Amino acid sequence: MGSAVERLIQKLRTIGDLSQADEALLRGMPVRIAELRKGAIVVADGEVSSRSCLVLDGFMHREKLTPAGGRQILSFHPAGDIPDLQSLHLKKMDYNLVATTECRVAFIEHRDLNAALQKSASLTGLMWRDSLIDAASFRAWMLMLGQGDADERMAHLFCEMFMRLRAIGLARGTTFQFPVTQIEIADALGISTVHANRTLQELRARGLITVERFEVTILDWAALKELAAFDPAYLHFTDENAGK
Amino acid sequence: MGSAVERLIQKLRTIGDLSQADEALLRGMPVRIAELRKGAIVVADGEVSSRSCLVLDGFMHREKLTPAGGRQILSFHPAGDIPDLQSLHLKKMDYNLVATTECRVAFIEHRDLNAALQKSASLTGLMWRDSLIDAASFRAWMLMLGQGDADERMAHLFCEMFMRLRAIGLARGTTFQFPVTQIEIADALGISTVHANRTLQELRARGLITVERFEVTILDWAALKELAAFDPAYLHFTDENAGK
DNA sequence: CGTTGCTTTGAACTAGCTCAAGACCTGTGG
DNA sequence: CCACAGGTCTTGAGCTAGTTCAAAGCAACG
Repeated sequence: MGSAVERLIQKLRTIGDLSQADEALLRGMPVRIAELRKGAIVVADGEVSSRSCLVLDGFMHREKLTPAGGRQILSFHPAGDIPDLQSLHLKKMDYNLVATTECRVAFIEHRDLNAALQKSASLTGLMWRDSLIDAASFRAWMLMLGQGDADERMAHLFCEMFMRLRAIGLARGTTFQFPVTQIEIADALGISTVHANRTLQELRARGLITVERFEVTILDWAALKELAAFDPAYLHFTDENAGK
Repeated sequence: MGSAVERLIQKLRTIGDLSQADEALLRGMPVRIAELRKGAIVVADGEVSSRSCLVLDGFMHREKLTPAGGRQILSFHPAGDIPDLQSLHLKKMDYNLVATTECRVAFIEHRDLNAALQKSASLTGLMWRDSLIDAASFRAWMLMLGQGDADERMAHLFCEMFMRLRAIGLARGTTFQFPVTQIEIADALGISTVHANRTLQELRARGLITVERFEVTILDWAALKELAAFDPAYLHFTDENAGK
């Protein structure tokens, strides 16, 4: 029941089938719960890691820094995600994993995760699939970073976050919590904070979204999707979660 | 020996250990060889695929198109790569897989690949690792697309291609074939062709590289790396291939 | 009720874009 | 062997989306 991995199970169900046996394997994994302060770097670029981090509450993000002081945010992660799952096979980190807000997380030792995967090819397949969807998401962002204007990029970010949060039950209707500053949005979209601010205002003025106190409401989903040229296919949800 | 999968075996050796047994499994897989004309789309965005494509000769690339007519090239793939390996677990494509040049490829049915992976957890781990390195590469490009200037992005592209080609034995010293037009380079870097041309001239003028007839020579590796802020760690080569 | 961090605004500046045209190369058919 | 066609590369010039710098307003927290 209240086990920490319930969030993981719920998340995995949004992207594929999970057998009773595989659920049991996940529930059997030992985890260590931890509270993270806002801004805490859980694993740093270049570090070697022997465990992965499951988000239980709050938001995390991945980021890479340039020598010149630039920061690119690569992805945002709500509850249910294991952002550094890849460290299972790539011990050395190539980005910082950071707590965007205060977070509750569960650490899973690679030893224990491997033991569970060893016992089930289907569970291995599902976790692999999860990491492939992650990669598909990077591809979608690359398209935006390379080809989209600021307003298209921002619309795309809101579309993706909405779909992912809704799938794990973190949206009420078309409203969701997105506790991320404009500075972070700017660094995710590869634009300046000043421009992020003006672009956000533009989306509001066009009646596409409202934002207040980190709560986003999509006012015109069709128009937002259209602007972002958003096609949720790349998120590879199971049919039940593909909706809208 | 001359089996088509030798190139795959060689590539996998650059990123991890491959046991005799796993090699034998790979050699035992049935493949269908095909010749591709330049520009041929092997699998198109949105299509459902039941096989993957191993590059034997020539170059392939992944691309995504925008409704507005833009194109983002996501990655280039020399011999040994299986660009659409992810279709093993994500049946529906989220990009076009295209022959950049004339190519020789080997198609591997997912059925046969799964059968081999079923028999070996270590081979599964290695293939998974390969797809994770692919994702790490996307992250490196995202950093460039979001934070780098045109010259930094271009330097980074040449650094990455050099390292990858050298690892699979496709570089003589610091020279390698890169049969890709400036139009394609521009679409990979998210800049206009005009600007790609000028940026390339700038790299030449600075004495970093020369290019003639699709043959690239790196003249000043240290300076090129410096400009790109290139750290090959994300490619996760085994120690023997990590050199330089 | 002051400090700290976030958001908003104005205004000058610039990297890269678009449009347009000419040069160059390479393969093809006569 | 030449001429032409189609793609690629190169150059010039005006334009714009987004940047940088700087300062002011605002909200939350101790």
